[in-house]
Amino acid sequence: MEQGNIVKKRRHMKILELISSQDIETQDDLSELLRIAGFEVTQATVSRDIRELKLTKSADENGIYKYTISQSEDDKSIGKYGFILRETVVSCEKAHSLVVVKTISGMANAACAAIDHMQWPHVVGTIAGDDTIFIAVKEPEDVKNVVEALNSILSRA
Amino acid sequence: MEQGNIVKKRRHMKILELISSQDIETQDDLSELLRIAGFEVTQATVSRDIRELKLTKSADENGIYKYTISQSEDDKSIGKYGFILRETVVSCEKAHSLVVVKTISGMANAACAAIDHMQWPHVVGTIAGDDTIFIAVKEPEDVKNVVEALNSILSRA
DNA sequence: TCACGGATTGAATAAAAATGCAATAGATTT
DNA sequence: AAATCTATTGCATTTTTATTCAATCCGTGA
Repeated sequence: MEQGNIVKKRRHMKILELISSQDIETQDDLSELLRIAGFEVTQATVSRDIRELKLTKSADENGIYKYTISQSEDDKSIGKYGFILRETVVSCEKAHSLVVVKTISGMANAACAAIDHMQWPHVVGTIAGDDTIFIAVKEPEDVKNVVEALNSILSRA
Repeated sequence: MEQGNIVKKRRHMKILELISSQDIETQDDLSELLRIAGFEVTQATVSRDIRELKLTKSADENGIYKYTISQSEDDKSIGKYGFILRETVVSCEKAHSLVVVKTISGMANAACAAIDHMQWPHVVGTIAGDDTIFIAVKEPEDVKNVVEALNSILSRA
């Protein structure tokens, strides 16, 4: 129950990818695109996903509606990257002088990009596999700080 | 029907005030509140107003939907909130160690929300009544800076 | 003043989104 | 493994929102 449903998380990520790469006007359109991408879902599920992801539909400058990632106060400090981490990271632990992050299958690269984007001063390098990320830090004592920083992001609403 | 162009602008401002001072779930609820406030409108008009104001409906932390002022135009947000301030603020003055802002009647909440969105570092707190806002700042000398910042926004074209 | 033209609006309706319910998939405990 | 939860989902339906169409309003220029 801590980890949740993997398929659902993958679908959520796909939804974020879809709405940030193209204009989507309706939930039906979105579920059709998800179906093409291999996610068999109905509009009802998309509606629930949208509530959980706190997506918004609003008019653009031409008055055309489209779904967008909302920028709530919470997200503002870390942007949508923190959001991606919360959606993909399963665990985050100290391992000797490295930080080892586990993600849901296939999501390590997305999560790693998010971590890189943070530009934390103590982080000197990252490597992403399929579901694992290694984070190298400057000093051994930085490991603890990075783990704490990550957990802080992961625990936000 | 005594509705006109100016009435529409006033209604738009009233909508901004309403959604920034309370949680509103549906357009029907909003049109009911507008009716109470003296604006006789149907849901159809509210739908159009919402498109024009680029408002969004999204879930809060509890999954309850409510209408909010869009932050999708974060680059232009100063302009957007500045617009609200210019439309509502009557005066802005230093009062001891506070900044006191007077607005047209009933608009303090909308204006206060706009000020809050500026996220000025010197501002530590705000309180809005019906037509008055108190702004608390960190240091006494910050009062002057905030008054100047506000006046700068108010004097823009 | 009167006629014209664009804007605004309400009523009705179409379109889109949210939800109650039941089935089932997954996890947890015994 | 069986029993028991909890979470997820689709279907059907309700609720909510957007739009169409016609009427009315407002400003403008003759």
